[in-house]
Amino acid sequence: MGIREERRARMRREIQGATLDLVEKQGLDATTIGDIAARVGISERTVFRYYASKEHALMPGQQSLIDTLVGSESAHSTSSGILGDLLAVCRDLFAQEVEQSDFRRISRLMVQEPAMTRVVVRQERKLVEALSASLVGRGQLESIQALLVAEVVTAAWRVAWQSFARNEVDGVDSDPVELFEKTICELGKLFHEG
Amino acid sequence: MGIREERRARMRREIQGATLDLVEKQGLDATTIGDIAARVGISERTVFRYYASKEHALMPGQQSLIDTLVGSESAHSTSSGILGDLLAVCRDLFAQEVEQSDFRRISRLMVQEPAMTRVVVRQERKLVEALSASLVGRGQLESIQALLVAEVVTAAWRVAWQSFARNEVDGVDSDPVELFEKTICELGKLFHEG
DNA sequence: CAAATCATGTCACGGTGTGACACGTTTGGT
DNA sequence: ACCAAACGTGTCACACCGTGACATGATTTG
Repeated sequence: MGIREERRARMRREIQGATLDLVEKQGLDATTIGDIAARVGISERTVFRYYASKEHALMPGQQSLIDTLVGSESAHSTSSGILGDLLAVCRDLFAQEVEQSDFRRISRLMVQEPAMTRVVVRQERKLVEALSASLVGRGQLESIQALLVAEVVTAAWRVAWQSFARNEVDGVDSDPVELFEKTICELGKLFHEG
Repeated sequence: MGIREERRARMRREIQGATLDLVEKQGLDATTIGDIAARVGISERTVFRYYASKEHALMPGQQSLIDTLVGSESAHSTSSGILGDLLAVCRDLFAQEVEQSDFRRISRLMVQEPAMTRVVVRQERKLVEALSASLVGRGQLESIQALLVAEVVTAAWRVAWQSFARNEVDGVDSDPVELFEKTICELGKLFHEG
């Protein structure tokens, strides 16, 4: 097996690239499936065979994030609790994601295009679900606790990302690790000062 | 002005009721605009004149929640910090919402129909945006802090609601205030124990 | 080389959401 | 009471979304 899978992978990349280009230029809602298909040179039907919607085509790689985060529970340092561990993993993951070229492009879109939120939110819901289920499955936390941990971790991720994106649009070059740690720090202060 | 506004209000209620009935019976995705229009006895076009989508028709009353929460910042007790204040307001609001008949119906839908999440999430995004903007506007918090507060408050609301909804489906009759306070308590433990 | 599998295009279809226009009703001023 | 403006509704038309079914040609497998 070679030609088919290679072609398929190339096509996925091509569709994703075309979608990102077009959305940056025209906006999310103004970009139709027809536009994407025309740019790649395929039929609309085929676009749907690769991605369930333009939103999916825009953010194909977030599953790895979920997997890494869910899988990270095994390596618990037990020094700062489950929440602290997960946030630390998030911080590193965040720094890693920033290096990926599409991350910055999508970040800018996130701020400038309100319609983008629905794309991001769907991924985050999946993360919360997977993470909380995993936490419950390990038997260390009960339902409410697991949900809270997953929600707070996701909230931190989102806040850091949004702050990063805002800086990006403003032309400020921020250090992702620093930014994420500031987020964690402020999060802690919320509970220890109040 | 009387007849028109009354008719309009009645129509809104009618559409909302029909939507809720149908979604409970058939599920969200299986319920079309045509179904709703037929049940109310109006054209599809008119349904869209009252609600932008069936999702909107399903949850029309959440704006008041946002208003109350955003407006509550003025009455700050300063004993437990902004976050504590907001969570307390949420607790009372939650108990109040539960008494509304639609709240329980929607809660059950939320657990049984995964497609419902997108309805809820949109409202929550609006809440986060309004709340964080308001917090920043008051000048007490900077951007990241305000975002975090809004996200955490929303996360607590969602966790409490989801727990309540699960109990509801399981036939467990839970006290909303108690449940929300357990959520707040566990939230605090996450940071003071870890 | 032949059969099975796969990717793609084409066509058709139901559903969503919006704009434009016509017609009847309500409203407010005279 | 009458009339014009504003409003609500239905109808029609349209673009877009997403899916199922089928035909066709390329790839893989034996």
